[in-house]
Amino acid sequence: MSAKRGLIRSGTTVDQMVRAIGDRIVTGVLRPGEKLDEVSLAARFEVSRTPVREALGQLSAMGLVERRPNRGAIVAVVTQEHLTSMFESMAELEGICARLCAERMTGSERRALETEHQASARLVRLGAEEDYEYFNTEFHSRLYRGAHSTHIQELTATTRSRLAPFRRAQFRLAGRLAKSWQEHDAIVTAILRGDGAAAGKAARDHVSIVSEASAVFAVGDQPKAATMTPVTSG
Amino acid sequence: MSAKRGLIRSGTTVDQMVRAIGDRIVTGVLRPGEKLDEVSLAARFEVSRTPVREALGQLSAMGLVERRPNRGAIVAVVTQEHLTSMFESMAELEGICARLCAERMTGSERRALETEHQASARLVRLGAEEDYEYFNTEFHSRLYRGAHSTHIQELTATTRSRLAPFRRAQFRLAGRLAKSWQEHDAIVTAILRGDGAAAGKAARDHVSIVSEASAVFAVGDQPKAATMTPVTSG
DNA sequence: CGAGAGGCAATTGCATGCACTTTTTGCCTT
DNA sequence: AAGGCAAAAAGTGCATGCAATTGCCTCTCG
Repeated sequence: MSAKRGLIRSGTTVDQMVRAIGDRIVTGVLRPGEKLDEVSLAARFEVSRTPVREALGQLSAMGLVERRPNRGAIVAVVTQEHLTSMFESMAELEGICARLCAERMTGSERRALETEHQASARLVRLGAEEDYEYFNTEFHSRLYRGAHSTHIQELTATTRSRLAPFRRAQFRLAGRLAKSWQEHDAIVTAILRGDGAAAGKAARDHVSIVSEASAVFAVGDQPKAATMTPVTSG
Repeated sequence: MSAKRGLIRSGTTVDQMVRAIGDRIVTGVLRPGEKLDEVSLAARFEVSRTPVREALGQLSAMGLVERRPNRGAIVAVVTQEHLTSMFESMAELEGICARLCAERMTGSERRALETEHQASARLVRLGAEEDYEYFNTEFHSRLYRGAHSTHIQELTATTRSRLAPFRRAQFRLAGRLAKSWQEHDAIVTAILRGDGAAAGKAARDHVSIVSEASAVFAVGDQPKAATMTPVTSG
């Protein structure tokens, strides 16, 4: 019976469900406001309702889903105000990370940051949005790690994942790719010369601009869409 | 059956369990590293294991408990490094809140802040630690609310609750009461004159000092038993 | 024709039971 | 006597079943 869920990854069934459902929320497969029916989810993942319920509870604790007692769970729908607040927090958190990076990054971390950053310049010239998005994520992850503060890293990561559904298509905006790189450049430069204040400000500004870019896609009233793709996973 | 759990408050059983267990962790009744046996907890609260399990899952998602697959749950035990990181984050978060307060607090919020702050001065003169602790909590809550940013409020509140078990007895330290008030005073003054930078710095410093004061009680290796406590309280 | 009450279907909430994993204890071997 | 192995005991993980709440539909009365 251990072969049964070779489909999904390791860990307990509940963990798998948390990841599976959480991924689908973060990646936008499940959209804000969409109803999360326990029996459907259980059937879809071929488990009983119990682990599904536990997973929904944990996701609720993480803020990704909203649970109304006796009335089921839905993908968390954030108000425009809360969304703004999350971007604001993100800007502050990234600012802190950047400042701490400037103060604390080791030599090899600094070198790796600059190397990767310079490498990504090529993708901008090519207009390779998909690939740049990967580098972008990696760039920000480096910033979080470079702060050498596990808890700030946690806060930043969770906030970032909660924002993920709303920042998706940002690079499709005209010129956003090049602008993003320039903003990264300002952050890297400040970090490399150890200027914490400047790095912090550059990072805050960077997120603020992303925030504005994403505001275009801000929602609150997504179509309920019965899309609900077939899981696959693996 | 609704009378059955009149002991605890309303909401679903799971919610009650989350609050009940969470409270016991935050208030130090359950100590870091302590084993959380599902059947014992279920018996203790007169519910079945199911809601207990769900509650433990949610508390795990909140970071208050740690779950080892197939090996039970324990109250989250933080390393010295992580503890430092949390205090650091707390300092930064409070700094942000204070800065935003200076920029955004409404007139009535400012007045209320100052009034309450001045009122608490009396408690310092009396050396009323218990009562001052209440005002202290209220003071910080005002700072979080005054930032007018729901998400920063969330981050701050959860971080604060995770730190609670480690900051308990701070006011018992000689002179800490008066020092705390003076630090609050610096924050209030800066906020009232709208100096965001100064307010942020004052708040950061305040938490940093609390951090040092709490470091006395910091542990990473609590004995499993009920020894080791300057913490008393409860 | 509209509004309210009652009942029915659907869904959530919790308890119980069984399977599997880990840990402990006791016996056997060296 | 000490170490290791095995079997049992304890405890977690998940499935299933029943009770209770919600939402909807219908039927009735104004």
